[in-house]
Amino acid sequence: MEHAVKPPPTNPLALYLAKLERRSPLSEESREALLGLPSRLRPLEAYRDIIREGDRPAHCCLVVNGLVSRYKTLRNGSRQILSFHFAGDMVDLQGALVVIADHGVRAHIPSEIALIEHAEILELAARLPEVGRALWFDTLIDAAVFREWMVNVGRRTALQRTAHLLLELHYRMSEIGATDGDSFSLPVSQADLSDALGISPVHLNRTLQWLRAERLIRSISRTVIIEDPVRLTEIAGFQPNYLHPEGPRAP
Amino acid sequence: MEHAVKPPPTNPLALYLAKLERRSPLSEESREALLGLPSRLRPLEAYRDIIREGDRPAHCCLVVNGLVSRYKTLRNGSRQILSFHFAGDMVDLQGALVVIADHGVRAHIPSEIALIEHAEILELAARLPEVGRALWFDTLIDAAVFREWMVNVGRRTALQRTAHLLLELHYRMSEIGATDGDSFSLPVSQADLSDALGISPVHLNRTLQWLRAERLIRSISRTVIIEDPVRLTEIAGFQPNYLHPEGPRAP
DNA sequence: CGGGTGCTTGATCTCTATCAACTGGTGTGG
DNA sequence: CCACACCAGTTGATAGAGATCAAGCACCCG
Repeated sequence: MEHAVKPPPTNPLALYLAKLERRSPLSEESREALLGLPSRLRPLEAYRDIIREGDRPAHCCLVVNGLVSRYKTLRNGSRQILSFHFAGDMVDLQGALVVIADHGVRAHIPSEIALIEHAEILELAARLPEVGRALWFDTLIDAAVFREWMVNVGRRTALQRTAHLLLELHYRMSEIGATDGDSFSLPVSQADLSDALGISPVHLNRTLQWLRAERLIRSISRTVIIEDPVRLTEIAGFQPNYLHPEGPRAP
Repeated sequence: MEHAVKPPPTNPLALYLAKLERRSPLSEESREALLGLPSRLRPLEAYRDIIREGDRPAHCCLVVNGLVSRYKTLRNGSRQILSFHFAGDMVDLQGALVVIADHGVRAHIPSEIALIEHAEILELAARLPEVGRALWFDTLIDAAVFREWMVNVGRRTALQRTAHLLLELHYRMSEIGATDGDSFSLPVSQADLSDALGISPVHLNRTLQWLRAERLIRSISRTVIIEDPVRLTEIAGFQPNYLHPEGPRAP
């Protein structure tokens, strides 16, 4: 018999603080200020937009659990997913300064996010330059990932980009301890994945089958297992330097 | 007979200040501090890298005149241009915090850039939160353009993306007064343009010819004239909202 | 004048999109 | 427990966009 164990009511901001401090340590004052940010927990059902293009959101959303993505839609209905975010990621931090959203944000599975008011974040960034730097750096890594994705869709074959995305997600998830060795959960439909890769769902399907046939990956339900990391990395040309694990410049 | 008129030796930082203030005004103190940043003018010959992937640059480069781009190269030699920059653009502002460059920077024509030390910029951002905000916002617009380019290469046809790029460049150049009505100078080879668009040079060539045949654009030497802005905009689905002309959130 | 560079054109081929049908799993309601 | 609907994934056939290869042309500059 199983007990319904509720997770301890930790401060969601602790997740984000941990992410920032994985890159570079913060002073006690900054730490406390970040943890003191008022936040409001909110459940988010799958495929329900939390932000739509054109909105003027008043909050940043910190992913507490689940899987969230940002995307743009064209008039003909086709969609490009711009990024994936999971626990500890601050989605739409840019909204603190950029008033009108130029893309949408939604979850792929039932998720939980913590809402933090832009004004609070801005005030904090202005008061504690150290925090301002950390947030700025966070958005710079965001941009670095965009650049790599641009190379992905612009210059890599379907096979290479699929392999590259899987490796990036595995790498980023391993940073937050969301992987189990070479396997990780990726609860995203092939249709959505193809929107992130800039290919058709059908072609992604064939590409995945090829990867499986070559014993480079396996997947049961929506768990991906990287069977041959070396060869997959070779195919993808994956180098995690763009994620800048070295952290920001020391003050 | 023509006089060789040398431009007055203005402070390069004034170019950047103007760009920032086009978005939102700064206090007198911030203005003076920005103009007081020590900078070193440097000529840059075409196709000579100012930053290469893996470098640890000590300076940001402010474009004074010319045309500069950022790019990534894959092992197979193919290249993706990530952005174009012209007078007043601060290239690699992100380098202030991101230590190791994850992409290269070079000029397409002989250009002039002003070098500003990262440390100086960081110190200023920490001392004057208003400046910190303005710089942060600048990098956020950078990221917004990356996202739009991702949509371009991921989800638009060769025709649409070519039209979109031309319209974006025209729009951005008009902001700095570098356009002459519907025409502007674009001293970029078709090979380089195709690297920005994620298509082959040959296919870009045909696409341009189609645009010319349909009387949507004209081009003499390396000046582009947008003949039919309305229809071109329609084809591209161009909406400049992602450039955020509305500026940052008011303090 | 020669040679480089960049643009243009044609032919061919390959990758990827599109369309359509079928399978298998899951959930729901009778 | 079955019938049904629904959705994600799979498969095949076909079309089209764009890549690649190769050659010719125009212009510039020393």
